[in-house]
Amino acid sequence: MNDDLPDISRLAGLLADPGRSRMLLALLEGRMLPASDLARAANLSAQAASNHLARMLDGGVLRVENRGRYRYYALANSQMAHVIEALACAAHGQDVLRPTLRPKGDAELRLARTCYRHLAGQLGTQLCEAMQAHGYLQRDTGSAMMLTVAGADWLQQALGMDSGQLAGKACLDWSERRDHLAGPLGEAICHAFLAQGLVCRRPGRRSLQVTAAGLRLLQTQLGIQL
Amino acid sequence: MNDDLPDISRLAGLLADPGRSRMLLALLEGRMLPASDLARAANLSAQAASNHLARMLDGGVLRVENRGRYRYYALANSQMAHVIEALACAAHGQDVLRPTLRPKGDAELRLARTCYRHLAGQLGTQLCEAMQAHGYLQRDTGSAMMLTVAGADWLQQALGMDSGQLAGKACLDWSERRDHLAGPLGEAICHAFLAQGLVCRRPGRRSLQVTAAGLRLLQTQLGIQL
DNA sequence: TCATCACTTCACGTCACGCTGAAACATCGC
DNA sequence: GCGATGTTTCAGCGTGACGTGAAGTGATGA
Repeated sequence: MNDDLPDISRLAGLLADPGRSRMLLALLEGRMLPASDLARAANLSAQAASNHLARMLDGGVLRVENRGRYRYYALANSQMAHVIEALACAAHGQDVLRPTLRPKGDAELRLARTCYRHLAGQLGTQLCEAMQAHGYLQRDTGSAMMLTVAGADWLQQALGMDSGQLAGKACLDWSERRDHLAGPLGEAICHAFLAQGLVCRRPGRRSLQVTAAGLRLLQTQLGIQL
Repeated sequence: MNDDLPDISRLAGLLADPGRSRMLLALLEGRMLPASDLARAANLSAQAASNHLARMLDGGVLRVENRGRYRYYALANSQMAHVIEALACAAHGQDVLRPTLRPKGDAELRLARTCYRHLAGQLGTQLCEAMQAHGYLQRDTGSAMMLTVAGADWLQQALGMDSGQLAGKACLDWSERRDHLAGPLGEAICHAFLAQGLVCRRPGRRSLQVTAAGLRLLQTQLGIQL
């Protein structure tokens, strides 16, 4: 009938399985994972996982890269990451009304985490805003974020990065409800933060640990007090 | 097993039906609609619609208000609206890859629309940013937005609004990817825009028409060029 | 009080979906 | 080439969800 509506239900249906949602949450930080890892993360048999992955691939939720006998899966694009985050955010809000509560993991996650391979949480949003305030970054048309000459210098000096012609993109942060920096530039900065030991991964979690060196750099260079 | 993950799949499952998604999209602009209207909007029988509505109500997706023999349904909270918008956004992105394309309705929708009873689209985001730039509005902790004294004066003078103690909240705009103003204050401003004839509804659509008077006011008072 | 309207509940048939076991395919290390 | 490993495909089975028709609530209005 009235078919100019977006087909929400098809997409929602692709996510409406506990196993799938566990796999998707595992992929939310932006890494690519082989089918066997995803099956384990979701507590599924290899066949069942393969079936789910094939459907989500066909439905445009995932993309895949073949590497030898492994097949590495990832979220198809950042819009899918947004959907998952929005769902998690809404589902979580409901859980608060229910008996469940998880005080610690949540605070960690809000403070610093990776979202689709760039920095998110308070770390991500404050970094993005401080870089704009210092004139290192400026918003272009739409969601594009451009690095300024001063910004390129600063990245070189502070993080040892050769930022080249990397483009940035504003990405909505669901816990902070403001933009953080995504796109190739955001990914490069996230990579540099990890490489320089300013943050490190907590094994098995999406949250990041900001190291003492990281806190010091953020404080002295950008005036950020996490 | 590892059950500290948000239960995404349960929520997604509640949205994973074409009839339900049509009802939800009809509710996305924030109005409350009786079950019969929703049934008609979704091309469902009364029983089928009632069944769907009961499940979504139980699942925390919807809320309901009884008014005589009518039951008015609405989205339970703004997080649900975010989920629907994110899904629509992602599903739409896929449609672009597919043959479908809808050049006009989309531009309209991006320019100005209602999102959960407040102004969204370019109108919503630019208004929010201009009000901050003019010192009428300032971001408080988190997503809270406070009206300044100058802001209250301006609303009184320009829109004839008695803003009282209304609180604002930042709300993410999916088409613009930046914040617009929501909360009681956002709703009051939206109401005033409609009441003053600065925007008007397009029958049957979510998009809003900005009138000549609206364009003039935005230009002269806030320097916004839509 | 009674007919009507809006909505919900129940029982039932149908159908799609997910899991499993078995088997096939592809790639890697030896 | 051979076995081992990662992954997919297929047939079969059981479960769960949707839609329908019929009956039941509750409120409205004459």
